[in-house]
Amino acid sequence: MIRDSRKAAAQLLSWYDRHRRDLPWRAKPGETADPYRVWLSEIMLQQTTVPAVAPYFRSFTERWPTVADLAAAPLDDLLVAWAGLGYYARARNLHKCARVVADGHGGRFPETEAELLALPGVGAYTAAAISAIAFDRKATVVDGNVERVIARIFAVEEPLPAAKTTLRRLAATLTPDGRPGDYAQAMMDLGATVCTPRKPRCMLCPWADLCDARAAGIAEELPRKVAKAEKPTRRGVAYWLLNPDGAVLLRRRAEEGLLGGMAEIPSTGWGPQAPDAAAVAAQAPLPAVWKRLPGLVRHTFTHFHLELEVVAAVAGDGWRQADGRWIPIDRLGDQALPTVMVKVVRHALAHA
DNA sequence: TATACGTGGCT
DNA sequence: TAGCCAAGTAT
Repeated sequence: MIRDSRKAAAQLLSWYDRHRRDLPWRAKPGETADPYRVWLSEIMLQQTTVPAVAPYFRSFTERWPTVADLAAAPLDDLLVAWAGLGYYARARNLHKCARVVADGHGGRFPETEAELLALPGVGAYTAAAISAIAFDRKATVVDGNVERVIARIFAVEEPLPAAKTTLRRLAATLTPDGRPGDYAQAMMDLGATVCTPRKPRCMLCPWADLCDARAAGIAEELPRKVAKAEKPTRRGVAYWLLNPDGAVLLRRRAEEGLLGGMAEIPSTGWGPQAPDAAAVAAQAPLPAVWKRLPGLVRHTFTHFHLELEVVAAVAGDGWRQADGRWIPIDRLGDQALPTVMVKVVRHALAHA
């Protein structure tokens, strides 16, 4: 039970001062935060773990040290650099947002949540995080970590996502006036390192004494969540096509939707049933003698499983007619290939 | 409110 | 192994 929210915030900040983590995007004590780096890291960290983000953050900031540099870059350069990190709409919105900030805000990020919220790719969480961390303005930052911490200390039994409104309201009651940036990061660090989804380290928690869920012995059960729908399986056939020079045919996916704007090995549509021989011939990028490679490429997206067969062929005289770009095999690493397509390439190289 | 949108690590 | 989960946003 929280009897004194100011005391609770002070306890958390004290814990943070003693356990502050050194992360690539985090200003050291006494340093001034760089809004560009805060923004970039927050976009990358959306639904993505710290270890996955770290190398991407380093390469982006080395190559594009300012938001103006990022705004001046071609979108395709960002997509290549983002390849493998996932949720590619983030990269497209990153580029849009950089241009809005560079062209519409004189190269400076706005400081208020309302203005930040208007930027592409910036939602409620990210707007609050940037305002608090980059500008030290009071804001209630609510991400998955904060939802979990709040659900536990107040023993909120209502399942997510319905509980979101309640959790946000409760979180706001604890937000202190002082040190907004440190407090926001402290809440998230507490969730990431102590108040973890499984096996929470309550013995190390600065809020153990006031945690209702711990008192009730249900900390690990919270927050409750409604069961997720089962993932369907979709199936298709990918075409590994070489030209007489040994280059591979790649295509650019549609700008919107799944893997929007990214490169791909051409394939049939992905449906519940694997396409039959007639469909494989009909959807092929060129008429050719297609040889089925052994095995399957399996990949799981957020909302479905994918199973791809791979067929291979060498294009004949009409190879220039194919829709797409011919890429030498040793240049595939420079393309904006999402992980599922990297798997297809590896599979083809291993079996063709 | 519900759904689309990636990936890799952990259990 | 199969499922869960991570600093969410857009529609």
